[in-house]
Amino acid sequence: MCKNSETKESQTARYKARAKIIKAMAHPTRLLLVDRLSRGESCVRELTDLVGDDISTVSKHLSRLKEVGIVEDNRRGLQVWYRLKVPCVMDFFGCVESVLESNCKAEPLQQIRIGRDG
Amino acid sequence: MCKNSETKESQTARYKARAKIIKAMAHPTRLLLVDRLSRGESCVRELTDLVGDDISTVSKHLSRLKEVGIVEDNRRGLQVWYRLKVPCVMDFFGCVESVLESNCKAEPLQQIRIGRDG
DNA sequence: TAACTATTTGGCAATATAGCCAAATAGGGG
DNA sequence: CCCCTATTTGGCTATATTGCCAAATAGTTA
Repeated sequence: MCKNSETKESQTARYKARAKIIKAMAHPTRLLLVDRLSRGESCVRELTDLVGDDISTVSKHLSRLKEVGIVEDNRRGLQVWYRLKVPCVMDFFGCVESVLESNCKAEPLQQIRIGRDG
Repeated sequence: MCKNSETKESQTARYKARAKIIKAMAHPTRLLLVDRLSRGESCVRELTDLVGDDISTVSKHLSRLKEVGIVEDNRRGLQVWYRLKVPCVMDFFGCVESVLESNCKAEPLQQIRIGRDG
């Protein structure tokens, strides 16, 4: 009703803030991490084994997810445990799958066209 | 039940494909475009006016959204009309808002801590 | 076909991201 | 305190993304 009091700048800032959160999800490794954490807490060593990258790389991915508020951490002794703070990010998966499905229906035709032209 | 027949490679490929779609959403301008298109078809000129960037920039954002199957285009005369192909991407907004809300509750305390330490 | 409008593409410089290694930090136990 | 394990941070290079301008393409109309 009265949301039009928004300036151009605040609109830009709002879309930037939103994009930052989505950007944090926009990486295969971070998606895998979020997927794993949706099934319960895990520590960095365990997540590193799952991902297969260097532990420093995994740690940086986790801190990026933490920075935007998707996960939170909690040190217990030597280990740092991560957990999903905002589980609704899992909803992304459902929609992403339906985009992929919708693409599967369409792409075979494109494949043929590309094949003939190239 | 029998989804464990997935290899490491196919798992990686699957997360990459998912990340590519999310990545297409992970930009303030593209979020704005998707938001606008969720309210109905629009042409490049109109979207360019909305965004305020160069038309070539907007066109590239649109083609990236199209490439991953989020929007589709349709030329009618001189103009190309874009529309949202998979409306469920709008669900991203709801979750993103709840991440932002959850951050608003937590960050004031962090601000104080940072203020004292720095 | 030439002129015109709408959009896309190529090319480029600036900036951001990824992932590794090495070094630093955090906590536990002799 | 020193040593050990777990994690984070700094620094680096390679790669990707962004957004502008200029040029190319698509379609309309005279």
